[in-house]
Amino acid sequence: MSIGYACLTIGIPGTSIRTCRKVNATEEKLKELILFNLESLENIIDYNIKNKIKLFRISSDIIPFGSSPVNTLAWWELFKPQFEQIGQKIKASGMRVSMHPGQYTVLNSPDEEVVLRAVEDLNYHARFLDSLGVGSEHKIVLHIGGVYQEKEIAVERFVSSYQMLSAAIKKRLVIENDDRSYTVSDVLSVSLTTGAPVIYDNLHNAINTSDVTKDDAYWIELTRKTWKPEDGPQKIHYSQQSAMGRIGAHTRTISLDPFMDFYHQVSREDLDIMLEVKDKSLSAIKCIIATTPQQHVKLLEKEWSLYKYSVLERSPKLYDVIRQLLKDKNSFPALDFYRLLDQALEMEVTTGTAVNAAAHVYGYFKNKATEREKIAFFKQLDKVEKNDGSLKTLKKMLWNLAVNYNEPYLLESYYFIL
DNA sequence: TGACGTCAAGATCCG
DNA sequence: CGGATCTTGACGTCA
Repeated sequence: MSIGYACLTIGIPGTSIRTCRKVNATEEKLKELILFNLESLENIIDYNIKNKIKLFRISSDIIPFGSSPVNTLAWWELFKPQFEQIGQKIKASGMRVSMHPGQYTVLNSPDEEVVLRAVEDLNYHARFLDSLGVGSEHKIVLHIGGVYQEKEIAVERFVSSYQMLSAAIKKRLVIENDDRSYTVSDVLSVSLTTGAPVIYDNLHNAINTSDVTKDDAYWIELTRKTWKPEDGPQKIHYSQQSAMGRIGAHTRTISLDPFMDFYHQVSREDLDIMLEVKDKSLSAIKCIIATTPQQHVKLLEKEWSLYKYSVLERSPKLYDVIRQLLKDKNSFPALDFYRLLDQALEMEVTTGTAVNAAAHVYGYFKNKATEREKIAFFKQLDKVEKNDGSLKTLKKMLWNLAVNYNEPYLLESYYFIL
């Protein structure tokens, strides 16, 4: 059982993915961006290994205009050493990666041009994974596409397009239920004719329901049969509905109580769970810690070290409650810890609490900062207190101090990103 | 024709 | 000039 996240690694320097506009996409620019992005990918893989994250979706933007005529580079040859090195790390660590072309890659469009571009896009994704040298259990996830008033005909078009795909794509392609057109039953029937395994998405199923009498465990059991040994363990997508957002909008973070309910219903060794959530890697780490058999309080202490100033900035009260909670070194109160943490993070940063936290963080530098730095900091602190200066500027000053005086504890802190 | 979703690029504004 | 904030792009479908 692996739990993973999609595309972005939150709060970790050197992991960003860059792109450019079509008009600016010169060969030079593209080469520069691809090299940059592959370095980021390697940093992400390193980070995942360090944090025991064994499931990860690689952003489709990793090669800018990867399937567009705008990009004529033979990137898979130009950056062969990089691909090999990254691929080695993925394989050696037993990590499973995937890619997921977005809603604009439509294999069943009545428009031939659209289908052609979709095939090109799938070629790009397959080529990327092939270049890493990873096996067929590293998947490309695709939705069925549009309906165009007649679902049956649209499905037939999907199937016939599917059959034209290269073996390199077919061995990786898996199909997912979506939140408006194709229910999990629809996708299962497409799987029956194509042989493509089915990714079950719980939130999409909740919105675009196939059968209200059936629960997640039922569909996971059913879709499991579409996964063959060469496909690797069955993979599903898990997300939660944002309370304030539109229907289908993902939550800021994964709420552990419902996740654990879900987990206990469906958990098994040969099931991988891809989380779809705004805070990405942060939720992956949360869910991995909450479900690990190696229950050591050290894991929570490490988490606390990263989050503590973000909590202090919102609620000194909860800050103390969590500190007390972690005092017992023989316990492993993961659920209580994250419940309190998430409760705090939902709270507003007020002037008073922000000033308090900033002053607290400044404590790291009170014996190091120059007179000039000290004066500048307290001047800005005073401004923030009087609602006359921005908190961002104040935190930027603290960040610069952390960099200049090399305080790793602060440099890792989510205080500067949450 | 705009909304949808997503992110960073690019543009513009501000001090 | 640097930093903060707003707008655009890239994609296809559907109302």
